[in-house]
Amino acid sequence: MRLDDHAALAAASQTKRAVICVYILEQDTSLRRPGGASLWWLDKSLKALRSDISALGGKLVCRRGIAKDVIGDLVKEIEPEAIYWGRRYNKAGRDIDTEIKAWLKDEGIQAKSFNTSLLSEPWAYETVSGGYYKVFTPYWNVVKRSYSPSPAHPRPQALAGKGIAGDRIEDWGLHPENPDWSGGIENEWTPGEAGARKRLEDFLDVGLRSYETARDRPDIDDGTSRLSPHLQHGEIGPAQIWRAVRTKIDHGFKQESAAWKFLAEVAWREFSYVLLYHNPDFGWSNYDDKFDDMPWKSNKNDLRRWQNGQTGYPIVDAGMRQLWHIGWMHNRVRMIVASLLTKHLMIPWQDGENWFWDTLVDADAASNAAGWQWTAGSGADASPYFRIFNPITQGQKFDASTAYVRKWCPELKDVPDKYVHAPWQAPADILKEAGVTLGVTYPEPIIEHAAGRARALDAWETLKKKQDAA
DNA sequence: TTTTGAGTTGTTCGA
DNA sequence: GTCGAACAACTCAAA
Repeated sequence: MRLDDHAALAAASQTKRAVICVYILEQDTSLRRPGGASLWWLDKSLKALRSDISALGGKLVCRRGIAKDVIGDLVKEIEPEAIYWGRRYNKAGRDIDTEIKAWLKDEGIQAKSFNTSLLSEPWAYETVSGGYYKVFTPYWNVVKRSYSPSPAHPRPQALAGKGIAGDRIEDWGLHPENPDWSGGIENEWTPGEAGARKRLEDFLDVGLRSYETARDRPDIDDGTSRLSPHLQHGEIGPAQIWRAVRTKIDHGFKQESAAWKFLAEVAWREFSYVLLYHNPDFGWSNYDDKFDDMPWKSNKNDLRRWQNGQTGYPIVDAGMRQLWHIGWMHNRVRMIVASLLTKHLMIPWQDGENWFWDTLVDADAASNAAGWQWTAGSGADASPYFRIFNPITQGQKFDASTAYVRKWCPELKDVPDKYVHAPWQAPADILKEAGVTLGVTYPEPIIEHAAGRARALDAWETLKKKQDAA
């Protein structure tokens, strides 16, 4: 979804032939259907790209269907010399692309795929003993030491395609209707390459210097880059981020460790792709199969309360409502809400992953699954199972100003700071004065923290005993 | 091949 | 209020 630093597009342009840009909305049932929030973003991103391509004299040709059929039609209509595209790394997508590449070659058409979305291919780094990295820190040490981006791929100067038929993006129904729930998302984001570039520039100017500590603070606006949806949709590539940050470091940026910390977070995204690439079922199966026997509870009512931001834990409810309203949740809060779902409520991480998939504008199969598996304890290099977030102290520590909870849980806005992360601990007269009636205007906690923690630890203990015996 | 040290993001308890 | 240790054992990475 960009024209700058796009390996496939730049390579096509360098052939000096007419270059036609095609976007295929795939309908193959082997592919996971993008969630509603992602489709909302895609709609805006496509329109921005369409306009950027028009400005270069070309046309974004949009087609819908089975990719091989669509490409087959285009081959007949256009008789291209070559077809270039950006690579993907999920199993279903790779299988489709492999088949198409083989078919095109049989037809005598050049077919080339390029890395357009990662710093390095997921197979690029091997441990000394062979095999992929399963622990982040040594992986990061290698990336930090050896990765160096190629020079930026030049933006094409002219594009073609004006005469080629294509669908109108408006006819694809990507934007929600009846109801249109996207108002809150619309106000928050600017999809498209220009929006991505501006977000990066603003972050480098303002947020980066305090990133090391502010990144954990959902109550601080722009403590994080908020680049995730732009990255996910390819409006900016990680190599562009890397170059921009490295340039700052090389020019003597004072908060160098903050800059490296930010690049390490970009590398986490890469690491997720390493895990996904080498484990095709990483998105739905426990990486650590010990967890297969966990006595998960599939309580629909608890799941619904969590989804709706009605758990009675203000930091959790604030996060879930932020997600619902703007299609995004702060990273720190993602961990807190995930911990409550998988540990206190013992609901399978896949249920949480599915909800995030549908509601996040940055929903990414690799990062989303890696995050959920990390929290649940089932992932590679995961949080140990006994590490159970305390939603009260996490709120007090990371939403220290209480601004985050007050923003997203307005029914608590008059509760004093001291109690706003645990309103049930407030004396009755204070609650009354704040206009809060627990169980009516705001829920009682869905489960008592200590009891939920003890139950989760006990389930883990029992599971281990059973497996040791077996 | 063997050994050694280490491992994103926490919590609780007791001194 | 502060601080260090325990919480589990295991897998991974590299010397």
